[in-house]
This record gives sequence, structure tokens and C-alpha cells, in this order.
Amino acid sequence: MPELPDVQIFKEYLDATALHQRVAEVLACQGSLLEDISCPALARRLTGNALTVTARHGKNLFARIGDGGYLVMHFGMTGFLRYFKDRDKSPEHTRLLLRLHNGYFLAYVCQRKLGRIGLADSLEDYAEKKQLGPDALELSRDPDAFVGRLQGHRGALKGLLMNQKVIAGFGNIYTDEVLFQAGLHPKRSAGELSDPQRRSLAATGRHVLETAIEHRVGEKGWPGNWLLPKRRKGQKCPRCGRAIERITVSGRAGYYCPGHQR
DNA sequence: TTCCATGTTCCGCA
DNA sequence: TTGCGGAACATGGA
Repeated sequence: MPELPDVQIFKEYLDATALHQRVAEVLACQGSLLEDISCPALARRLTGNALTVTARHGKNLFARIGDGGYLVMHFGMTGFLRYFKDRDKSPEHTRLLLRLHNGYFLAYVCQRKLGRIGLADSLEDYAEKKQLGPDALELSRDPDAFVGRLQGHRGALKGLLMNQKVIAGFGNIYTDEVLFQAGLHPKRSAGELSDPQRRSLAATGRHVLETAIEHRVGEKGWPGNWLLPKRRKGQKCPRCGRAIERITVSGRAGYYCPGHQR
């Protein structure tokens, strides 16, 4: 689930729940998910402080610790946050569990352990360290910058959009949706696109991301004319009725409509 | 049992 | 040297 729209919703969830609540105790910590810090060191850093401000860059969620640096959370393929009052309701696969001064708990849950938790002095430092490209939502709102960012690449469009070093935020799911709505084949070479086509791709990307966030489509179900609810081989394309096909592009499964994506 | 899955990283090839 | 694509990683459900 956790691509840019999902992480934006996690951010809003954290803002509405655990934000400003001081951490009383770190009750669980999976060391293998931590980047460049130990569990005891992380616990020392968090205990007695509150998460005060949140931010997001691509698929990374940042939460400022007191007035110091940031806790950085990446959710892998299966991560999410949960805020709850009864410790017995602690979700399975909780990898970091905070007890807060108001008696509630905040859990970072990650079944497949592909997520990461770390610290950063600033968003800029972290983005540089991870070589992250500009945030996809911000970049798509600036069509000229988006066009410039895509120039000079010649690989498959799907791989390009999923490359976090080029643009941070699109994953496998939403890349399929953007290319579907843009009418572009996932294997189409990025180098073949004209600048007007790149500009149009920015508008489609912006529309998909904003719609997904505003309507919480990941939770509530996707619009019927989107690819995502039909993202299985043999389903009918909601635009032209052709059968959806599955191909492998840049090492990932891609679903597309051979009728109108070229 | 085998395959597949919304994540990133690493390695080999051109 | 750089860009691209595939394999590997950890875990569990179909």
C-alpha cells in the first residue's frame, strides 16, 4: 500500500493522533529495521520528547522529535501506523511501539520487514543521503520542472517513474494508474516522448496523486474508471473494453490495456 | 509446494 | 562512468 498517497494519509493520521503527545516509554523495537542507530539509542532520543511536526518526501514520513532532528519512517510494502488505547489491541507485526503520556500507544507496523526507521537532521539531508529526486506531488504541480526532470532518460517509462532517484513517490501501483490514464505503454521508451507528452504526463500524475489523497481511494476503493480496481489479468479495460494484460517491466509486474496504451 | 506481492539495494552488462 | 534491468531480500497468503 505505502506509495506517496498512502504515506500522505499516514501523515495526516499521525497529525490527528499522536502528535504533541510526549513519549513515556519505548515498549518494542525491531533493531533490524533501524538505520544507523540502536534500539537503546533511539529510545533515549524519543523518551520524554513529543513528535511535534510532520512532513513527507516521496514515500518517507518525517516527524520532528521535540525541537531537534527528525524520526524518519519508510513503510516498505506492508507498513502502516496505528494509534490505540488498549495495549492488548497492539497489532501483529508491530516493529516499534511507543507508550505516550496520555495513555495511548503508537505502533509502527510492518509485516514483511522491508520498512526502515532512522533519524535525520533535516528533510534535505535525508533526501541527499538517499539520493531522492524531488517529491512527485510537488514536481507534478510544476510542469516545466517535471518535463526537465524526465529529459535525458531513455529506459522504459514505468521504470523511470518508479525510480526514486528521478522522482520520489510513485510505486508500482500508481505508476500503472498514471500510465493507464495517460494512454502510454509501460515499456515505451522515455526518450521517445515529446515535451508536450511529458507535460501531459505531469498533469495526469498530479491528478492521480491528488485524487488518491483527497478521496482516500486506497482505503475506500478506487474510481470505477481507473485501472486499479481492474488491475488483474483478463479484466476489461474501463475505457475501451479490451482485456487487461500483465507484463514484466524493469523487474516488476505491470498491468496495462493494449487497446489504448501505446 | 510454488508463485507472487504496493518496498529498496546491489550487481552485471552495455 | 552512467544508466538500465534483473535478482535478492523478509514474510505470508493464494
